[in-house]
Amino acid sequence: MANMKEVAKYAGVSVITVSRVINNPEIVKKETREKVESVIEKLKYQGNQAARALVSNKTRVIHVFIKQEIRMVDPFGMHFVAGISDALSEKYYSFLVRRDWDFPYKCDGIIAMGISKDEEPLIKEKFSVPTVLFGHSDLDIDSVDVDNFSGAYDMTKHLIESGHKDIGIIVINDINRRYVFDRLNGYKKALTEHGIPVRSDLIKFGENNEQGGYYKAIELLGESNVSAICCTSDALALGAIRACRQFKKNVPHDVSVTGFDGLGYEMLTDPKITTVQQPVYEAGKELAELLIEKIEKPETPMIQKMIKPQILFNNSVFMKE
Amino acid sequence: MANMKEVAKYAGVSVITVSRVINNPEIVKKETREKVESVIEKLKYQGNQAARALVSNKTRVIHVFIKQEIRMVDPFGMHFVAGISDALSEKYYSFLVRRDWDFPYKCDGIIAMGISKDEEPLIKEKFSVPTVLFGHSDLDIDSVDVDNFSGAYDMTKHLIESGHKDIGIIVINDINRRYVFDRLNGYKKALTEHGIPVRSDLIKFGENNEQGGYYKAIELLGESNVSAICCTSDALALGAIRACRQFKKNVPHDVSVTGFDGLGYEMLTDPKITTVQQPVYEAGKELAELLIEKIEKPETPMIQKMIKPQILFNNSVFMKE
DNA sequence: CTGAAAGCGCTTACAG
DNA sequence: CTGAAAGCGCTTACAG
Repeated sequence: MANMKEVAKYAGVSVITVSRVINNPEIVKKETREKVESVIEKLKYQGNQAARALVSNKTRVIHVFIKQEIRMVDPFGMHFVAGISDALSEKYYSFLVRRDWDFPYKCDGIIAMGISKDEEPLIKEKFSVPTVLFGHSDLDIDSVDVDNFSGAYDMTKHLIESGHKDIGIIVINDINRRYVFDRLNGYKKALTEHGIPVRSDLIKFGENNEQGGYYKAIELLGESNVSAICCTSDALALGAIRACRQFKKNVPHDVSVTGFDGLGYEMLTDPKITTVQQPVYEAGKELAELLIEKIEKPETPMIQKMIKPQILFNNSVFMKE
Repeated sequence: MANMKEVAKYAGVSVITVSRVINNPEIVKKETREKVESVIEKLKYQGNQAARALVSNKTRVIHVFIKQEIRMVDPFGMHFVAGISDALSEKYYSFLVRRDWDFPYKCDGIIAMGISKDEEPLIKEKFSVPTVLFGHSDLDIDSVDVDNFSGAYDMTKHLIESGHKDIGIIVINDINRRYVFDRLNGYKKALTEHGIPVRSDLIKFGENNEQGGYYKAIELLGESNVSAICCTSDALALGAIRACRQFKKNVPHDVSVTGFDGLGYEMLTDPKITTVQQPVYEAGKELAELLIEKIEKPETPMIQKMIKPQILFNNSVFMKE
């Protein structure tokens, strides 16, 4: 594999000139430049990334920081990583996934996901390279998020427009996550906008799994006359549907159930769940692109972006009117 | 960020000794080693990978070569990458996905997937670093594969033991892929072993998608009296089920249909498809571990491993007896 | 517009 | 068991 020195010798110039032709071609005289370029072509010269990294203090490696709680093999994690991988590979950046705040290797930038509200300060403290966040925060940090508020708002509105008024909600029981309240607030706003009072007895907080959805739906069905249950995850919705079945309520005819995520669980039940589809792949991809931008042009102004999710229409919502 | 020189100064040794503590701790005197280790700890020294890469000609970057035909966002690609990511990240190797045979950056090793039979020679020709293959080949190259033969054999045997004798098969129409014939041969062996003649009129080759499964199932249902159709992918099985419906055949009561893959498509239909579940995540993970082994201990003998897939029992097979 | 020199932070023989 | 010296392949001021 030819190196810069050989190219220089062959072209009758110094290595510095070769370096310039590669990095700042415009400051090299045209003839010199063309001569060097033809030699690069001929010798199939490929820059040595390691040498470049050493001298320029760039590694071309990105760390993807994903909190332990998030399983890599779940659809959520996989879609996220797939989006990142596609964007980074395009630009020849490599990456690895780290699970701890401390890490023995350097990188050019970090993509962080699954950070809870109380951990946000750690980002500034622990990460000394450009960092972008999946989610949103009060920090002045670049981020891309799924617009959870608008997703829950749209879904609740869809229920209302389908003729439902008594709409319960099962909220994920993790008060340290912003998206939890974003979704709850979207629900509240849709109700309020349509003149439906927000009733605290229709708001239940449950563990984010099938069991949690089951228990909280049991409560809703036992204590109230809900005609629709808005679940803030598909896992919760699966449990809610089981609860309806136990109450001899047909889904969707007697009770409508909606989900949130749209990454596969919505298909596991009959009827399939009408849900809010999170664009996780897209979020990962945009985060990676944003990070590269920050690394290569540090003066880029801060960007905090929201991606609007779409409703995935299936068969768990009954149109009353 | 502290460098080796500072660590050396602080510990009262030379940089060489620090280097040894990191790379060959066993050849350094215990007290010296412990002293250096404590300084590394105290100064939060992180090795500079770029410098290491330059001098040792190691990049700590792996290229995952995935042929263009395979979409990264399909479950197959995502599970594969997830397995690789988990294994590599564990050892602090980063990776990127490449889609072309030519590539401008160096790496320590390559994980290749989706290589067709006629492209196998290109591996030796184009890849000059340790390479492991998802699949199997006639080359002396390390590989991990799903045991497609045994998967198809097990499934066919399951059909036979459920009382089926007239079993058709829809084979993926790509004669350049080894797994295609592995699956067909598994089917044949199961039949032969149970004294059932292999009938060429029950073997159809179709495009690997829903349409392909539909057309070929139409042929089977029209020309023969099959009571079971063994599809060599879940996409094919989806189409086969549609064909049965058109023929007013109930699945599974009139015709059993089986799939292959088990990565999500099997849930898209009612009844859900009994299928062979490919351990793609595991294959990716084992390949990455194998590759690291090859890189770090080049004298490791060649390994060509098969992972046995399991049948995912759903509701598309009828037990006749 | 071009080049000589220094240096990025490591590792690798080679001595001792 | 430890260290001095050379060098990996580049880029970055600094001269000219």
